[in-house]
Amino acid sequence: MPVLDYDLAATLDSGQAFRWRKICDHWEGVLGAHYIRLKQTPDGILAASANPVENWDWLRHFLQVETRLADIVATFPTDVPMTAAVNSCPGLRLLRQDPWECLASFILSSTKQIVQIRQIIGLLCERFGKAIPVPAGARAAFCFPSPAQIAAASEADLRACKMGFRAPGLLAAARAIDSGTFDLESLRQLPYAAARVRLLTLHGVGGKIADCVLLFAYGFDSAFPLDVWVKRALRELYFPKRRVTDRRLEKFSSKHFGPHAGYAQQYLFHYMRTKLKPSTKAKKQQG
DNA sequence: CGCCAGGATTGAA
DNA sequence: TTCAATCATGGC
Repeated sequence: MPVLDYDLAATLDSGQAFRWRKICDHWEGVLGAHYIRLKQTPDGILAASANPVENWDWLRHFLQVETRLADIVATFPTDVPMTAAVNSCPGLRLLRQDPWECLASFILSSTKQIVQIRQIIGLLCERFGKAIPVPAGARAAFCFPSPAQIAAASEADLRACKMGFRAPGLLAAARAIDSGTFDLESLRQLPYAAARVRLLTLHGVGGKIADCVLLFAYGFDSAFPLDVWVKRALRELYFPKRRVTDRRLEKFSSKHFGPHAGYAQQYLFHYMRTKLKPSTKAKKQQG
């Protein structure tokens, strides 16, 4: 896939998706029922699957290689923090994930750090997902379990994957989707606000998780997931030494960053986590 | 507003 | 070695 302005490593490791692993010079993961290897080359991204693939459109779609990144970045405000965030990682992109995998993953993400989210999802796939072919020498790989596969599990089986109090929420969502009570596909036709209202009816899905799913799976670029890192980034970069409520940050982010605010959020999130990691000393001073 | 829900990690004792 | 604080989101 020819593409120049694409930072594969940053994109796969930026907290949007949790099933990609770096192995030497490439990345391995599972997409649908395919074991996939991806490698960044000077002129694009090289992909290989463990089984024959005739048409790679689904991978292009997942990676969003055809998205015109420069056009999106051009809509961002040209203030100092935003410029610094973009310059710190110019090829960072948003993926376009499967809605069910994305929803389930972010239900499991609540109050968890990325390493732990990966661990929970790894156990979930291993225990409930279908095994798929892998190349010689690679570790076993599994599909992300379907709503039906999760719906058939007990809460105790799910808790055994170390997801704790998130188990009932995941189970209820899987059952609602499997039974047809909740239709993830129908959200595509809805405007952002209406789709968000639907997602918020699910147990364990609040505004932050709903926005992650709307942004990462449906491509609603106006969704702006406000997690602690982004809140911290906004407070430090845009409201230094001023006391600002969450409500105010919501208002600000929905107005300030333009039609692709969600994309801007991804840059700020990455910038905050990689370049502006607060030291333990700074944290103590805050308290 | 304030508490609670697991579990991995970090840092202190 | 143990132990406590930290992380971070939604429901009540």
